[in-house]
Parts: sequence; structure tokens; C-alpha cells
Amino acid sequence: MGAEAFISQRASEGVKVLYGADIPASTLQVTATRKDFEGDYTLVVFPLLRFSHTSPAATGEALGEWLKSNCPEIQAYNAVQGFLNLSLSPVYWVRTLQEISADKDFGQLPPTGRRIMVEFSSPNTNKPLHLGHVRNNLLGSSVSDILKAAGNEVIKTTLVNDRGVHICKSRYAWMKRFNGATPESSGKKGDHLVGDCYVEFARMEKEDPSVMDEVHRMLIKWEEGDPEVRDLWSRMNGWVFDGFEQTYRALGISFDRTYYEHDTYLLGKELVQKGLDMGVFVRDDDGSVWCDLTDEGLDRKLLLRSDGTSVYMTQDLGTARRRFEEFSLDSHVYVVGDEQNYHFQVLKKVLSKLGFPWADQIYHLSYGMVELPEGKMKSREGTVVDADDLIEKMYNEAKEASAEPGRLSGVAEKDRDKLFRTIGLGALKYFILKVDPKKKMLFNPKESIDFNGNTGPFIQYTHARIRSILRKAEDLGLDASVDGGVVLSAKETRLVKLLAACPSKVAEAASEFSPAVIANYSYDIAKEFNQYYHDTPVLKEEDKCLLQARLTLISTVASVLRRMMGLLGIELPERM
RNA sequence: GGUUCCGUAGCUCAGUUGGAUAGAGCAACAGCCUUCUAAGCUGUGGGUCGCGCGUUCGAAUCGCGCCGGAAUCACCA
Repeated sequence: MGAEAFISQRASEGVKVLYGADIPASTLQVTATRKDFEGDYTLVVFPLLRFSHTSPAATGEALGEWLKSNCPEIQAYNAVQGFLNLSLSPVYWVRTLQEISADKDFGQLPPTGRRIMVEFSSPNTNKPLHLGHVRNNLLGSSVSDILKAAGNEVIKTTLVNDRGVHICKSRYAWMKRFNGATPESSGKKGDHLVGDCYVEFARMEKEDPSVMDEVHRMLIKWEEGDPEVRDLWSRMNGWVFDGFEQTYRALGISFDRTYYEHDTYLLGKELVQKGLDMGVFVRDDDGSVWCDLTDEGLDRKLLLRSDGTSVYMTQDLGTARRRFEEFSLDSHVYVVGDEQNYHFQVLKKVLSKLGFPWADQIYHLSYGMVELPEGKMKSREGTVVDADDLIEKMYNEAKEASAEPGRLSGVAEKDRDKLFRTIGLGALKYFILKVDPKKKMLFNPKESIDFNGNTGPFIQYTHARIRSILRKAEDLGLDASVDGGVVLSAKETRLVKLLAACPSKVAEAASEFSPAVIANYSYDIAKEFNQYYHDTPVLKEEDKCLLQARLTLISTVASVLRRMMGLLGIELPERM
């Protein structure tokens, strides 16, 4: 193999072998690290070995032999093509199972001492939430939980876009064409009623473009604090908030803190002055202020209009500083669609130019759009998938699927409605979260979201079956325990290995801000368990020790699944 | 044109800190319910990992160049 660097890694086995980089061909340095289930590394350093083999394969074999005799816990086999596959012995995995099952907080990583703010949802009070917002909400909520599980303190926030020209449009249409309709009088959810106003305005503008002038006058009145305009504005916003609240509750979304743009839109102006003083911004002849980022491969960015008013960027600069300082944040995650990639690139650069050390602790969790088979959702063409409708549709489909023979065994009549919600929502959340956030995703409204295969209900079902076995075991007076005297089968060993990977999966999901890591990991466990379960009877096992070990194993599978799906905001029912 | 991202089975997606024969699900076909819940399990078919060159003992993975697609580059937010 010569003197080349030669690295083999088997993360899933928890063992890493390193062939030294600048070591003469006749010698070889071996370092093996064992990845504990806590996610720590136990370093096992082997002495410098001397081999005279010229081919990597021969070296691998010799190394395997050496490991077998000197470190029995580690098994080496199949040393071909110059690298070594190492695995830990079954005894190790029995110990691991014992430790995992005893750890009530398995999967919760130790505190990092870091405080992270996650901003997501950030709706505007003009229209109801649609499928795109659902992806945003689910991502933000799940990533927050994942960051918490990774040991961080997390503050969930949202910034409600409740002011501006576009908001005035729906208010204007309401005044002109809705005869004083309210959510009560119309029987409509508040956000949907206001959404109708917004759509109506588009029609009005088409008929007579001059209505825009009226809207601008309205905005000026709003900024002057005109009581009548302000009153209508806050009244209609109230309707929308009530509507959002219902949707959030249905989705299981909550925030620790809610910001409103009418409170924050003036922030950031003082930073413009600071930038000018520092010489990193320039003022043009017309009075407008810019930041030149052409050196960075970007463009000039406007920060203050010539009339002295601020823009979106100005506000974001200001709110970022306020939040970092007010909460002593270590990091700030913004869950915002990928159409704003450029905006956040610029935001970080400008903050960095202003000398804020935390500028590079801003992370834009950029996610792709949800598209329909015929392309993007367009409200004008009525192809928008409404969040409330979708939730209701999923409920109905869960109900329908549950009507199949053999289902709902042991589910009490009074619990069924809630179960249908849990299954429908589980299918929806899993469907959205299993996809890598940065990829755009396809949703076909004509095809329902599946309940078979790699889906939320599949994992829910797996859990329900385990719980069913455990209930029966309890009735039989059996308890779970495991001692070192048990020998696990190959399938059982595989399951324990998978379970042991949990902390590192949580860490990976947190560092990549990706619930998809958790979703796919949960699926792997459920898939592996179903294969195991199919041909390994648990309750019929006559060997008491083995029976108890199996009960321990499956209850650990259930609890890891519960924790992982909890990070996705998905509930796992006891029966279904 | 600049920046960022994506391209893996018919479809939806994993796998991307370089490793063995690239994996699931859906769809198709063939099996398994006197046995802990068949929303499950087993099997068959299905791949130039967009293309090319390079680095390497070894590339879906890294580099460069193409091709195709998306977003963005507003005195909008």
C-alpha cells in the first residue's frame, strides 16, 4: 500500500481505523476509536505494529488477526481490498442495551450552554396559511425541538408581518365590498375572511387601477396614527390572529415570543448612522444610503431610501442586533424560504461589516418551495393548498383508512376521533419532514399522502404493535430486564446498534438543522423492527432470560421511536 | 451575466466528513393472516448515480469544465 494515507471508517459500527499517513510501508500505526452510545469517543490506541506485507489486503488480514487476539471486544472480519471491517462483539451490544434501557433521558444530549433563537412561521396578516407555511412551521418547530435535544436552550419566535401597503389592500376591500362582514356574521374563520378581502382587492384593482392611490393614502393615515384606520387595522388583524391560532393549535405549533412588525419596522436606522461613521456605508447625492458588496461578488444594497425611510434589510439588521443583545444569543436561526437566500447572505455580510462578532452565528435555514405537479402554487389561479383544508382532508383519510377490516382493535369509541387526527397529522408531518429541507418538494393534491411504506402511520403502527405486546406481557406478569448472560441474535444486534446511534443522529440533525435525519433514522428502526418481529416471537419464548431481554429490546425500540417522532412533533398512539 | 441550490430506479426520496455487489417506499407482478395488530412481512423485475475530464489503490461522494432545472440580484417585503 505504500506510504499513502489510508483511512477506513465505519461509523455505523462505531469503529474507525486509521492507516498512518507518513508511515513507511513496513510499519503501520493503528488507531481505533469506539463510539459510545452517549456519543463520546473512547480512544483505543494500539501500539505501532510492524507488517511486512506489500498488499493492503494482506495487511488488513494480518491486522485482523492481531486485533482478534489483542482486543476481543472488537471483531475484525472480511479484510478485503485493503480495508478492514470491524465490529464490536455481541457481548458489547448486550451491555449497550442494558445501558440504553436504563437511561431515561437517552437521546437527550448534555447541555451545551448555548442559547439559540429560532424564528419561523412569520406570516402576514392578509391570507390564511397554506402548504408552504405548513412546511415552514413544521421545520421551525421540529428544528427547535432537535436543537433542544442536542442540549441547547432554544427560544422559538415569530415575526408577524402586520403592516405595510399589502395589508392595507385587504382592509380597503373590506370597507368597500364586504358590508361589515365579521367572522361571526359570515361564519368564516377570520384569516379566511380577510384572505377573501385580499383576493377581492386584486379584482378591484383590475377593474380600476386607481384604487391603489386610495390604498397609499390609507397607509399614510396608518403611519400618522389615524384612529379610524388604526382601529380597523387592529380589528381585522385580530380576526386573522384568531384564525392562525386555530391552525397553529391543530398543527401543534407554539412560540415562546411573538414579535410584530409594527413594533420593529423602524429598528435599524441607528445602525445606518453607525455604518456611515465607520465608513462601511456610503450616502449618495440623493440622500439614499448603500452598502457596497461588489467586492464580495454581490451588489450594492440599499439601506435607507432617499426620503429617509427604511427598507426590509434595515429592519432585519436592527432586529438581529436587538435580539442578540437582549437575549445574549449565541446563535440565531431563521427559517425562511430559499427565495430569500440572497437577502440573508447580504444580511450576514452587512452585520459583519458593522463589526458584530455574532454575524457569522446567523444561520438561514433555507427550504425549497412546495410545488404542485403543474408548478408553483398561485393564489390567483386558485391552486393554493390551504392549510386548514389539508389538515381536515388528512383527518378524513385517516378515518377512511381506519375503516379497513382488522384495524382499530381495542380502540375505544371515544378515542377514535383523536386517533384519526393523530394519524392524519402524523402522515402529513412525516411526509413533509422526511425530505431534506433544502430540496424543493412535490405535493400532488390528487393523490393522497400515503399511509403505507416510509410514512408516519407506518411508524405509528409499529409503535402500537410493540405497545400491544408490552401490555400483554404486563398482564402475564412479565417484566423486562437483561443481563450479560444473554446472547443476542444477529437481528437483535443490528437493532441495538441502530438504537445506540440515536445520540449521534440527534447531534447530526442538530448540526445540519435537518429533521429529515431524524425521520429517516426512525424509519430505519421501524423497518428493522418489523423484520425482526415478523419471525421472532417474544411472548412465546421459553427461555426466561431471553424473553426478558427481548421485552427490554422492544420497549427500548418503542421509547426511542417515541422520542424521535416527538422531535418531529408526531404523536405515537398506544393502539391503532 | 453574478450569487446560491438541485440533478440517484417509471414516480417520491435515502445514501454525499471517499470504501466492498448504490438502498427504501410507491407503482407492476408472485407469495404469506387457525401464530404477539396484514397500516405488516417475503420474493421478482427495474440504475451509463445528468455528461466529460481529473485527483486516488478506490469516486454517487472531492476538484475543474460542460448540460439541464430552480431561486435571487427592487428606493417590494
